[in-house]
Amino acid sequence: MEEVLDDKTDSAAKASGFDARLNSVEVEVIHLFVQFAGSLGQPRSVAEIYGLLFCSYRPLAMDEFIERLNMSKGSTSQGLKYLQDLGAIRTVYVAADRRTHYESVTELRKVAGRFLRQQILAQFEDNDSRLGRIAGQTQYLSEEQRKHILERVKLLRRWERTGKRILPFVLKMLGGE
Amino acid sequence: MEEVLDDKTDSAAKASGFDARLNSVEVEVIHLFVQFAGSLGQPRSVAEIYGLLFCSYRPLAMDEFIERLNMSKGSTSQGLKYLQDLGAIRTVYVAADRRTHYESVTELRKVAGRFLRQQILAQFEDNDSRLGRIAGQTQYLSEEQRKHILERVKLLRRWERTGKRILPFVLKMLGGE
DNA sequence: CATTATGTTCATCATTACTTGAACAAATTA
DNA sequence: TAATTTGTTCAAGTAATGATGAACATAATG
Repeated sequence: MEEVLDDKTDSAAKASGFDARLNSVEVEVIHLFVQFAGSLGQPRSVAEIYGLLFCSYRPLAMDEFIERLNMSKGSTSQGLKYLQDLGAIRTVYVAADRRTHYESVTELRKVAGRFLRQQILAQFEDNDSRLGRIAGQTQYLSEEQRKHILERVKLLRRWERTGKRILPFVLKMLGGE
Repeated sequence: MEEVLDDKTDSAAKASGFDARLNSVEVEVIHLFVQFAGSLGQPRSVAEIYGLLFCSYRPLAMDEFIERLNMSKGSTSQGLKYLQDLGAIRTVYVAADRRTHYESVTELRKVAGRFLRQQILAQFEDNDSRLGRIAGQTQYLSEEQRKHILERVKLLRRWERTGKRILPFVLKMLGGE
């Protein structure tokens, strides 16, 4: 259960947002995930958790995230749950330790695929009913507006269909990983 | 330059977030865009602007967004700029009116394509240099960690390559619109 | 040139979203 | 059963982000 000691000293730690419980490589990798997550609108803490786990050569338990990322219990618990629901991490059994241990899921298809489905496809579902409702309300519009809006609704439906057609292709291309 | 009067009364307006300068169809469509934008981490005001323009059967000038969306001059100006940079709206000439008029770009490929490039590809560029740096720093790690991290770096590179390979496919499938 | 119309910038404010930590629950150990 | 370990939940605080509007710039008009 002993950990190889990281090389860096404690100094200049907080300055960079992490303390020295992370070595410089981990800091870099985590930063990479944090940045990427940001561009997808995902919270920093979640990216930090995934990043650290991604670097780790062995499964980690909640305490370790709390300590090494200097993160609250609450955020850590929620972040782990979120990532597990997303399918980006999974639990593993570790003998003689009753804490739940996690490892990162590294099959791109699993992670990215689920993410796409959740983010994009979920929207489409919602749109369907909404578009029906919209088309139904055009009766109150001037003829000019009405024709235009019905065109637009058709267009949105077309976009949606295109999106749905693309998704399986993307999944297949993510697949061989 | 006269506008067909919208049907709804002024009441119960602010409650729904918009006032009655928008008819119920516009409200629905805008809401659809706002929601979708949200899931992509784009600001509400930008989605409102695009949504309104998407509904409009004629080009709109900045004043009209300000009035009808009840939005500040600043947000409107910035939102229009943002959307134009993204390629989601374009300016059009309107005779005898020196205000800049906008119309929405509705070719899915143009809008989604640029967005993907900006959001995703931009990240990849950044990662390249970062991954090089990371690999260089593994010398300070234990052998065990080092081997693992180098594996991970390889994996990230593979993900990146996969992403880059997928993008043109997606663009092509968005294309026929 | 003064005035008006159009549009941009940016410091400040407001809102949203994230994070925290205390309280709680459940399971385990002594 | 009491004490400890492990983990969750959620109200409240904080930080990040978005929105505002006044001041400014630029160009057109009379």
